[in-house]
Amino acid sequence: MATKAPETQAAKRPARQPARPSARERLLASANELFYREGVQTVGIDRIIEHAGVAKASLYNTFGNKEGLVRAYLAFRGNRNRDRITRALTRFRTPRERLLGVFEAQGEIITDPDYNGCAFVSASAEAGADSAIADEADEYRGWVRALFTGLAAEAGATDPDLLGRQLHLLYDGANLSARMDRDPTASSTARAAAAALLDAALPPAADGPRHPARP
Amino acid sequence: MATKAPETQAAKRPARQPARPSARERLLASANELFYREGVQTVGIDRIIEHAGVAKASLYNTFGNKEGLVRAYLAFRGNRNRDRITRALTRFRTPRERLLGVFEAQGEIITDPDYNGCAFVSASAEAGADSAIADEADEYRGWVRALFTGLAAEAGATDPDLLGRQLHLLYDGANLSARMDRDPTASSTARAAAAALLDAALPPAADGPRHPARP
DNA sequence: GCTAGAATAGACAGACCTGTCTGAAAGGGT
DNA sequence: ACCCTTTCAGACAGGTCTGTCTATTCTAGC
Repeated sequence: MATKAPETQAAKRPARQPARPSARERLLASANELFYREGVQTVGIDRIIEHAGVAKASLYNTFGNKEGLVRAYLAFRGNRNRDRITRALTRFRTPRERLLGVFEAQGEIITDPDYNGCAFVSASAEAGADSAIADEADEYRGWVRALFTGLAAEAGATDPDLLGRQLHLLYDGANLSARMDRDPTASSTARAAAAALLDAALPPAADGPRHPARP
Repeated sequence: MATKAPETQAAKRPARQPARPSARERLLASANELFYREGVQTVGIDRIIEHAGVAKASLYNTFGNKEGLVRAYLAFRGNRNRDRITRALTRFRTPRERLLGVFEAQGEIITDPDYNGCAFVSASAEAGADSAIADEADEYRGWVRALFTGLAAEAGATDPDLLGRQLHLLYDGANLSARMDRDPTASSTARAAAAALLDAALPPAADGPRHPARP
């Protein structure tokens, strides 16, 4: 994962003068841009190294082969998404708000002008049964699933695992619709559905109906 | 689209002796098998014609180029899915049953041992911004959307368009989860969520709660 | 029986891709 | 000042892909 280099030059160049990023960083940035926009299968090594301004040997020394670069690219994107969602959720207080807040974080992601669908779904579709890619996807999807299940439990769902799975379906569907239908409002649709599902999944509170804000 | 040949040999061979299918049919069958299992980008022309037992020139005479074959493959799959869903829905009577029946039809599709995700999603991810593929996908997705919206209206939803979009999210999400998570129960999860969304989308029926069978 | 249109097998061109290798330049640490 | 690791530039091999083309064989209708 983390290479050892950056500290040395970061110590030498505290913050002054951009200090050209390492070959690894430039490769990852290029991979993130080109692989995501055009697909991991379509984009060849030559275009990556040309865009990164890096020699081919550096790529193979750093990542071993193309699959290694694809894997690093997916890991990078997964971490980035996790950070974006986690950070967005700090804005919300109640479990219910936090649960629905995932879809607002998603809204911020899919309205990005160069959003192009879930990188894991695309890479998995392109690479077929490549196990390395499937592993990365499984890990990321496991995190999303656990996030939803945990939030469902905190929000008081009677069956947090079921609600978590349902919310995950909405989340995936919204990502997919944003790309396939070019519909950046998909996350709003999903959020509304999530709210209805959550209400339906709460234990029947005596006679006070759904939830206080909704008489 | 439709070639002119098949009638002549179908007239000559009424029903007796299998009468080897035309080159077009064999190509389409091979494309459907190989493209779907391994991806439209991964599978080359040579493997298609070898598997179909057809000469390369026949392929190019019939479909023009590879994109034409991919397009025909997607149209074939779209029609097949439409038929499967439409036929499955004839089993149900009430609008509510028919609406939820879509997810049962989906259950039959995704539990097929060689189910490998939605062909349109995979092809779109592989081919990038290929407009021909996007057109086929748009047409199919429009049909699914209209199906859900119509069923939502028949079932009495206050906002059929919103409910239709929500159901489509669940449907897409279940297809995706079936492939990415190798979870054939995804359609059941989606069905349960759809039932809850439908209940929540019905007009508040005086005081009679959820759905007493729709009076 | 004959002929015209289809289908077949396969070579071929031109392009692209991954991964390896050589050989030189650069730049910080001691 | 020296060294040593990293990086650069690019040629190269071996393979695969699409699409074209030639030349032969099959088949159906007159």
